[in-house]
Amino acid sequence: MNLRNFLDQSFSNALVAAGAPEGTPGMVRPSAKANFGDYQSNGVMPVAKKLGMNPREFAQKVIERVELDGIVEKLEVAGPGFINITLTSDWVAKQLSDFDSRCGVDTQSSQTIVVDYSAPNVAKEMHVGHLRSTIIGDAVVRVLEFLGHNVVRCNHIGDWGTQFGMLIAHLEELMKENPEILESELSDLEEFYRESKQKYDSDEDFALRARGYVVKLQGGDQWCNDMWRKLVDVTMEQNQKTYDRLNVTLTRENTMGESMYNDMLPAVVSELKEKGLAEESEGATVVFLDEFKNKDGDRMGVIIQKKDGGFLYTTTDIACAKYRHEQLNADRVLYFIDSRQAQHLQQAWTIIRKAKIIPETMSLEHHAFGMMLGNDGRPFKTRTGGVVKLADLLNESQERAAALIEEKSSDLTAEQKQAVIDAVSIGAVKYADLSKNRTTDYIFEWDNMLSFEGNTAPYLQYAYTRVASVFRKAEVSLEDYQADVEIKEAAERTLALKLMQFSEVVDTVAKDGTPHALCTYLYELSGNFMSFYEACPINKEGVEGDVRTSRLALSKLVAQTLKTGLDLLGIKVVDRM
RNA sequence: GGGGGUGUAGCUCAGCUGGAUAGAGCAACGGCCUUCUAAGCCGUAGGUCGCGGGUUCGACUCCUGCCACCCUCGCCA
Repeated sequence: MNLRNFLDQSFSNALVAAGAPEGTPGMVRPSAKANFGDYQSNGVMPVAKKLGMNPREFAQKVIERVELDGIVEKLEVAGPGFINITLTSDWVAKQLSDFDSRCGVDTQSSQTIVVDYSAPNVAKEMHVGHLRSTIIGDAVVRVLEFLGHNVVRCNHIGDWGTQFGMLIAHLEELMKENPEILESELSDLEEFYRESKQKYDSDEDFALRARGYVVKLQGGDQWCNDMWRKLVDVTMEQNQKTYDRLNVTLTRENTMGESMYNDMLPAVVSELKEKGLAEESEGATVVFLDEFKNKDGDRMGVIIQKKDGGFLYTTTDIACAKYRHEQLNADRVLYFIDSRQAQHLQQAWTIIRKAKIIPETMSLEHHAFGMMLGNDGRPFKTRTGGVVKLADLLNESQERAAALIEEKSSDLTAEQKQAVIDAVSIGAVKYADLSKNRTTDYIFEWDNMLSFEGNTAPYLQYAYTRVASVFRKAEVSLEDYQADVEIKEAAERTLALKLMQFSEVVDTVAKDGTPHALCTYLYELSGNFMSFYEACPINKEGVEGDVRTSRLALSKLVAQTLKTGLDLLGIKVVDRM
C-alpha cells in the first residue's frame, strides 16, 4: 500500500468532516524531523485561514475526526497548525510481516504507455551523450511494467535524412574493395562517418553521386534501400551489444526509427491543409502558430514540407504521435529527449492538439535533459576533440572495478570476481546518471561517474551483500525466510518505516518519470540498514528468539527491496563482493 | 529582440502542488576493525539558496525588476 496516500486520504476526510470544503487535500508528507513524528499533515493551515478559523483549534477538530484507530499512536498539533503523526510500531510491523515479493507495491489500473528513449543515430557509435536517455528511459520502462502497465518501448533511431546519400556512396566504394566490409572494417562507425563526410566535402563527383542516392533512396530504389538497410542493421547490431552490456531491455523489435513514418507524411500534410492549419508560403507548406513568435515578433511558421517536396522532422513527430495513438493505442507517451528539442516538440504538439490528431486525454510528456559538459563547463570532449564513446567509458569503469576487487575481495573465485566486476562497474556508471535530475546541462566527471564510495550503486550493492552474508552466517535461506517483524529498537523502527515507503517512491517515479527519486530512496534505505546493522546484532551471543527472527525478517525485507529497486533501475546485485 | 532553462557548501547534486532549525556524497578534520564484510559506521567543520523588491502566519519554492551562463527561433534533426 501507498502509506502516504492512505494517510493523505484519511486527513482529507477528517478535514472535510471538520468543516473544510470537499476535496481539501491532507497534504501529508514524511516529517521533516524525527521529533515531529513519522508523517505530518500540513493541510490545516491554508484551509483554516480561508475559513477564518484559528489553525491550531481547527487542527484539534481534525484530529478528533480522523479515523486511524490502531494505526496511529499519537497525533499532535504543533507550531502554527501542523499535525504530527506517529504510527504505532505494531501496525507497521504487522504490515511488513504481510509483505510479499512485491515489497508492498500494488499494481495500478493498466494503461498503455509508450516510452520513447535511447534514439542513437545510424552509422554513428553510441557516445556518453546517449547514456542518459537510454538509462533513464529504461528504468522508467521497468517501473511502469512493475506497476502492471502495458509498456511499448520505442527506439526512435535517426535512420533517415540527406546524410544517407554520402554514407551509401562511401559504403559502395568500400564494398568494391572488400565485399566483406560489413563484417569487418565497419566496426568503427565513427571513422566510417567521418570518411564519408570528408569525401563528400572534398570530392565533387562523390558529392554528386551522394545527392543522387538521396533522391533514389527516397524514391524507393531497391539497391539504395538495400544499402541503407545494411547500414541500419550493422549499426543496431553494434548498439545491441551496448544495450546488453548496460543491461538495458531494448531489443531489435523496439526499433521504430524515423523512416517508419515516411509513408504517413503526405497524408499528415493534406490533413493539416484540409483542417485549415497549413498553407503555402514561399513554396513550402507551413503551419503558422500564434503561440510562438519568431525573431521579428510575428507568429512563427513551422515548415512541414519543404519547397522541394521533402518533409521535416516536425512532420515526422506529428505522424509518430498519430501512429502511437492509432496503432499503439497509447494513453501516455513519455519522451526522454535532449532539452534542445523542447521547442520543436512543443510546436509539433501544438499542431497535434489544434488538429485534434490524438485524443485530448492522451498525454505527451517531454522528460528533458541537457548536454553533457566537461568539468570546465564546456561541451564534453576527449583530449583530441572527439566524443567519448560509451564503450570506452564502460571499459574504464570495468578496469577500475577490477583493480578494486583484486585488492578487496581476494577470496572470491575468478567467476565470482567477474560477476562482481560487471555488476559494480556497470551499476556505478548507470547510477551516477540515474541519480541526477538535471533538466539542463550537467557535468560529466570521470571520478564521480566511476566512484564506488558514498551515494553510489556499489554502496547499495554492498548493503545487499551484507544481508546475504548475515543469512549465510545464520545458515538460513534468504530467499525462503519468513518470520514476523517486531519493532523494539529505534534503528529497527527507522528501518521498518523506510521499508514501508518503497511503494510511495515507485508511484512517484511512475508518475513523474524521475528515477532519481528511487535512487535517493534506496540510498536512504541502505543507510538505515547500515545503521541498523551496527546497532542491532543478529548472529551474536545473546541475540535469540523473536528478537533474532524479527531482525532476520527485517534484513530479508531490506535485501528484497534493494534487489527489486535496483532491478527497476537496471542494476544487478551479487551475493558477495 | 521573442521563447525556454539554469544559478543552493570548495566540487557534484537533492530539496516532493509555499511549511518547522535548507540536506546528501566527494574533498577536509577527528574517532571506530581479536566482535554478523571498514566499498562501512559515528562525529566535526563548511550556506547572504545569483542580487534587489513584493505577496503572507510562513518563500530555495509564487510574482516582479535586474545580473550571469546555456539552449532555441521557416526549408538539418
